[in-house]
Amino acid sequence: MPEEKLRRQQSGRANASPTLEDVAQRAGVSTATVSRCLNAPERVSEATRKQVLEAVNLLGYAPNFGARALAAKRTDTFGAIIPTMENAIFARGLQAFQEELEQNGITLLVSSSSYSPQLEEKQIRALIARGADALLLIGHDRTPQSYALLESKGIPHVIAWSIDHSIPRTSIGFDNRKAMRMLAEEILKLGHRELAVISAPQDGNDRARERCQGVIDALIQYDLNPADLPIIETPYSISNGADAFQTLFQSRNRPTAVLCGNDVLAAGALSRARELGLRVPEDISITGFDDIEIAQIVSPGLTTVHVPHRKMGMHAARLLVAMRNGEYGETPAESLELPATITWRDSLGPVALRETKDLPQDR
Amino acid sequence: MPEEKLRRQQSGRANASPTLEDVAQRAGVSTATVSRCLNAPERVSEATRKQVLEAVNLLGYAPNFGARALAAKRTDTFGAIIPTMENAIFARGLQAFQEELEQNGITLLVSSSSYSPQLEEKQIRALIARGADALLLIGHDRTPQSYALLESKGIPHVIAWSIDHSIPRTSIGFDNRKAMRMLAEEILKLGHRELAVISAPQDGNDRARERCQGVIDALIQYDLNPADLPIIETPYSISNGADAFQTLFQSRNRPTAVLCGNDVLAAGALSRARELGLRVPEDISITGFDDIEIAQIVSPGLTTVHVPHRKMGMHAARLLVAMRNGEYGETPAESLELPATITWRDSLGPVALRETKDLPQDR
DNA sequence: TGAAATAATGTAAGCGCTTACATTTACGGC
DNA sequence: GCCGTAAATGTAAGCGCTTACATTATTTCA
Repeated sequence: MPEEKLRRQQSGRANASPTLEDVAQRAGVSTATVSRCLNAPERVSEATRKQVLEAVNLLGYAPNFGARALAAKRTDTFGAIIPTMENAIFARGLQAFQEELEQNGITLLVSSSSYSPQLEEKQIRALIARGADALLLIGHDRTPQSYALLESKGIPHVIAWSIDHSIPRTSIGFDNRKAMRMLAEEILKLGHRELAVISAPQDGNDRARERCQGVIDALIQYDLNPADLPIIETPYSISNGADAFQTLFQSRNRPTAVLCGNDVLAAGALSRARELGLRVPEDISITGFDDIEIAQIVSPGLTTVHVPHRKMGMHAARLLVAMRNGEYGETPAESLELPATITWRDSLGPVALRETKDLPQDR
Repeated sequence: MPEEKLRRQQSGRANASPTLEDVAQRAGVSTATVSRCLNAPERVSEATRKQVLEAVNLLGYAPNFGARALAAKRTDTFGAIIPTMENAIFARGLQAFQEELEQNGITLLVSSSSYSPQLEEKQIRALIARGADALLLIGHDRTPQSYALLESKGIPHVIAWSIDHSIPRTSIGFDNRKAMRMLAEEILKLGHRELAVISAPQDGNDRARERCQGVIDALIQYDLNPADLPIIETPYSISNGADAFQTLFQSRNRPTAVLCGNDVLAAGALSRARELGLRVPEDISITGFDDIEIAQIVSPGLTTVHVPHRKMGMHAARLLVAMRNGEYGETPAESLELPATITWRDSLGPVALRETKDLPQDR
């Protein structure tokens, strides 16, 4: 036994964590036996196991994760990098993801990138360094280095909240563009012709981009000019949604329907609309995207695109576990598209036959 | 050089991560130099440093965290265990916490305990095993084993979102009881005498318990019988808040004011009230707690207790960093109490002079 | 110019664990 | 009782990194 270690044990520093060796000594067995006892109990006799467990409890032993990972070359840890924890967009999906992982004895490490590809790259690096066996990522926009990193380390990963069949990369989610187009068509069907959108910054956010593209698709289908579509980009937050709404409302071409890139923005828009004395949907229609909890508590309830959060999370977890276990060999697993549907509430109505001057003016 | 390693390098498995040694070899220096280059650049000459960095980039080297932690005995990683990520209660505080840590080059690991002390104990163990240098915990209720663990490993930790001067343990937060009492007094001052509360389950949640106690305190001050106070316990969620509200509303002693244990519950109560055809606050008053974003977007806006989320997070981080750096020696750092205030919006009003039969009945 | 001081680098011993392989023990069957 | 087999346990070699200590190169100054 090394001297330093010996000294430590003699002086009995209570503070330092006991090691496998301490346990072994206490139980009167070798470290190998203790290790087996913890990782493959069936390979150890009843009697010894009892002894070892006793020693473990007595000493309050907890294995050192780093050492274990180092030796075993696998951590049973997955990582997830989401753009933000601030609002609930990803919370439910992540929860499902984590529950499914837990079933498989896997721990989840979460970090958030604040919608910045650079930051995300850093996080990927950090998670890999920490030994993440596999990664959950949101959307397709990231630095080439990020992909290179993933590739070169051979880290299984799936991309959620977005899907792109043209890319040979397993993703699991829904078609943002199609979903938003569907909603936009409903709006057009209700007679609206003056649309506007409040979106998250499109740069580095393929979901936002796709959603905008979706309304453009619908516009084109109705022979309207996409160039006329006002799009305000602003980070997801209630107050930003409110401000953007006001800008739109005060502009020359006041829209009759405002499509928001997500429910948080829409909630902001809605409350500002109310503050401005507007009735929704009689005076103006507002829609969201995501169908998170706040969509149903604002009033009027938000008509929005329902995203299969939990399903995405669960499937992503299963896929990732399978990939980690090598069930797909070298070929990437197939992507999985889940349907997004419209949840009808009350914030969207038919366009009003009205004189613009009936509306409250703000000058 | 060990054989296995040699073989690997010869066969050139591109997949495995390059190690310090690979970099060293490539740069033609020793591993020690590479290590220093990364951890204490000033101790290496300009020229070598350049060479090494080049090799690092070329190889896409990223240090193995576990190995580093094992050798250096510190991880620059803090952990935080919050009860839930599902709603936004802890999001803002956590964000501030994390921002402050980042300033100090510390990475944050987050996990959630679902309000279960048992689960929390597991998480503490996991975080410690992962080498967390320090921990942020919420509230005082946890298993004795959890505390024992923290104690025996000598892990610096602070408790946030709650404060208890009677316990020799550093906490940083506000006085839940006092805050709720303050709110309840305002309600009583407005003439309400029939109060009710919708709380989170009090077991294992000292914040919930303290808040309930706070309204009891106020009741006593007004010579009212606390035994008459209906308290419904239900997990934080909008729909639970709604259901609880309905139960209360349908009970014999219909309250004139409902105090909710947090804003999420209150938002649910509010929306159900509206569904039941009640006007808030004319027919019934509803209050929240936390002052998270949804408090201002529901209508009417929620009168609620404003909790200094960001301040708590930031101070907790600073304190923890100081503790980790040994600035407090053996004595625990002092607790810090921050003030909680009332944010007045529109969901609380004076008690109505009214006949009960004027209200919509639900039978 | 040379010795002492200083800066730069190298050597190698661990950190706490897992696991291939070696060794010991237990158990039947004849 | 002896031997073969299987089960239980032990031995020890790393995993990739940091760092105390040793060594070598460079600088400084009398």
